[in-house]
Amino acid sequence: MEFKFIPIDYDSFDFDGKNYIRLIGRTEKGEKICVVDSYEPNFWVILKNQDEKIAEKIAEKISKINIKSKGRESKVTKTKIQDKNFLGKKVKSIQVFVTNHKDAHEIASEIGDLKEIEARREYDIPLITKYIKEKKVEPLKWYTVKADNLGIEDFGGIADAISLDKCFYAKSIKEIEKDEKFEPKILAYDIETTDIELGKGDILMISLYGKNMKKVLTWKKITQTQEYVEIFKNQAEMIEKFAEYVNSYDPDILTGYFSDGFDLPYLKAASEKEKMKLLLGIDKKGPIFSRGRISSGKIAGIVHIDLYRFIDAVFSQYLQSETLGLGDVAQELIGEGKEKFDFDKLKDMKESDWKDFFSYNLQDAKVTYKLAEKIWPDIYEFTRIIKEPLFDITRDRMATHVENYLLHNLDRFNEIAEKRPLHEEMGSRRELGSYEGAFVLEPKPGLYEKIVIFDFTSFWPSIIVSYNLSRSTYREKNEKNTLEVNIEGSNKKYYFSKENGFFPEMLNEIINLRKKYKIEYSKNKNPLTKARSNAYKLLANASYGYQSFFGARYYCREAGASATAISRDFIKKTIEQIKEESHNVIYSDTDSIAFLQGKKTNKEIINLLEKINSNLPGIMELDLEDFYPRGLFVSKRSMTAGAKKKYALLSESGNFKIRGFETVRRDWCKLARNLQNEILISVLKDGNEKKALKVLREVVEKLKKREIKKEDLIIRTQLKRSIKDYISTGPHVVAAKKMEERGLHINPGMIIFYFIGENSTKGKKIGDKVYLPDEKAEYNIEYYLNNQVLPAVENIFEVFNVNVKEILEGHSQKKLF
DNA sequence: GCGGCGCTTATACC
DNA sequence: ACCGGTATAAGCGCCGC
Repeated sequence: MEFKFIPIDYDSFDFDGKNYIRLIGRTEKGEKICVVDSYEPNFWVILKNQDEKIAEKIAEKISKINIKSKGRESKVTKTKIQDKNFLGKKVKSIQVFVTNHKDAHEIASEIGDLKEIEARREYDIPLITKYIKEKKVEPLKWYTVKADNLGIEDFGGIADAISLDKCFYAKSIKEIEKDEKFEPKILAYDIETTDIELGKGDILMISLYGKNMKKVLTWKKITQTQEYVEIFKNQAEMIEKFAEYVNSYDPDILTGYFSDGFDLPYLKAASEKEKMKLLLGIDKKGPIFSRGRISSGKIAGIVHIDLYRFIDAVFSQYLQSETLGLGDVAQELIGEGKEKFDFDKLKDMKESDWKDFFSYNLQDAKVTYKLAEKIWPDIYEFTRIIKEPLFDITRDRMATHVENYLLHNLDRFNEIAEKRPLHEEMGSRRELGSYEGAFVLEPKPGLYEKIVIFDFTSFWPSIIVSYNLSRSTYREKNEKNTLEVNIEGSNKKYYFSKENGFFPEMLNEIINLRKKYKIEYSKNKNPLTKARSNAYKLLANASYGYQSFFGARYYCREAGASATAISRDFIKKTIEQIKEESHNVIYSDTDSIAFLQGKKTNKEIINLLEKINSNLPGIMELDLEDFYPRGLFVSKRSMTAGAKKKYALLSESGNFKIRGFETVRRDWCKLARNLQNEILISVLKDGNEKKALKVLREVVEKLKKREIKKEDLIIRTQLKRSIKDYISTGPHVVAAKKMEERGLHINPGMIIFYFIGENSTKGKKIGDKVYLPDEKAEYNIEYYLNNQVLPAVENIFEVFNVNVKEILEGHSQKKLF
């Protein structure tokens, strides 16, 4: 039988001690099917020298290995001597095939550290990754599959154990040249409970949202309610029906928001409490939770996606939202938020309150669904580019994405994969501490006119590519054909081979693909072309950090330290070149330089740019970021030195670019943020402080008359750890403690809301004046004036030689008397 | 009791 | 613990006087 097939989900099973891969996906007709594929697990033994005879001898020895473990007999099935590359060297290697991947590590250990052996590798790559890497059956790509039907007894009855109508055993799987698109069937869900703590309370309702699916399931007996509400006898029946609805809807993706951490484990815990089985998935076995820092809930045949995980790990870089909660993120991406519901009502619910609650619950599932649709192009592109299963793509962090991209592209370089560092190795890498990073030029405070900003395109990736910086090109000492990188001021020197390494080469490809797809996007603007271009951009940007990350297979601290040393050299030299053209360079941070245009024309500026570019090596490239008619730089608090990473610019198109100021910091109250924003805009527009000063005066007056809304005085600070772990009890920790005393559930990551009120009895600590938003207390005028409003605007006015404190005191004293 | 200062903590920039 | 370093700044908490 032959059909078109797109793999969506991957898992594996053993039969007769051997590994098989189970692919779940759709046919061109839209049927969800299962395809079982064989795989020959293997790993590599890398030899110290090229002698074929020795290789044969070792291979012979290895092929006799036979071990028994966990009731399984595992042996070497065959060996293959091959010429491969490993970390920049040509090596004679033996590919060792074994019966079961799970025993690869043990067999590798059994081979041991023979004197002829350099290294043993790839036994630590997960089975599914190895399978995709070697058989090239990649997720979300269309294939022509030739296969036999699986009978109910084949492979110990795996076809029988799942609810899919069609199961096959693959004879061949061939990629289809013309890749057709794929639109997944998505179902979103959300639950509401009586208690936030896992399993402590009951699930009151479950909402489901998808195409032709709009339901709220509950067991609350409400006489008259919305048509989408279905009422069940009890919690158990509600949960049972939920699983039934999900299974029969047959989605490719079941998605929730923070559902790995809440909805799915809660459903499982509630089922256990009800002594029932949660029959989710094609095997009706319910979710399986992986161990790890954050556990992930996997459902057979349905890809469970916690959108929060993907947004947190990958997508948040595009977002402006102050929190990554569903409300903020949905508002930003789809222009629709959560409904309001007062959870205090839960103690005493009227019928109409229940109706509101149902509606709230459904809305959450609805925005989750819309969010999933919105982000799908990015998930899809990431999956196809990185080539890992959808389930993992939506949970892995950037370092893992970079690493998986490398792993899946190594074959093109005939390269054997490096091993993953062990726990101790990671520990010693971390002990090395940090190395010197980028250069930041201190600005002179002032209001400047006609500013030009140049910046290097893809600075870190282009340095790594241009100088061939990587683990496999790193050399201990100065050999011939090596590049020497001096770490200035430390008399350290690092050496890198000039012969192209696979890492820089792959990175170069990524940069070129990014360029290509950026152009394609500009020609054909749609979410998919945009997502593709963005995915390559993110990959390129994360690759510098990857090499310095202690958990990386291709960790190379020397490459990281060299990249930053080269970056400092570049930016300083470029600053000098710009100065030579008699420009006043006012600021620089890492890869960008701001300078005054002076009397030069735009054309002359472009000429300067071209001149600098003509001398840049490799793929290094300086770009014109923009022209800015005005820009403001301020001093550090209570110091004359200029503040780095803090400035406000007015672009020619009339947009304001504000960086680092309290305006953009979420841990300042809105009063201070909005006022500062207004003052910055006013100063940049007018070129003087006159109007801004008036604005300040008005706000101060209002503040003193207690006319400011409490909402504008609320301070939001994230709780980064659990309360007991704090050495220093800051205001937000005091607020968190107060919340805990009220019986609220506090967990790390939460944003704590509080304000500072009057309190004459206690000490002078700010923490003694902390109140929760709903507490009745007068706001502390002195605090908001001296610790919020004035600090936010002082150094802006200082640029104009205006001391706001003196002015305001004079002003208020007149009023007082 | 008070000022100084180092440390802890959160957040931003690139 | 799940990409890096550079930087600002508030507020606590300890020390010495």
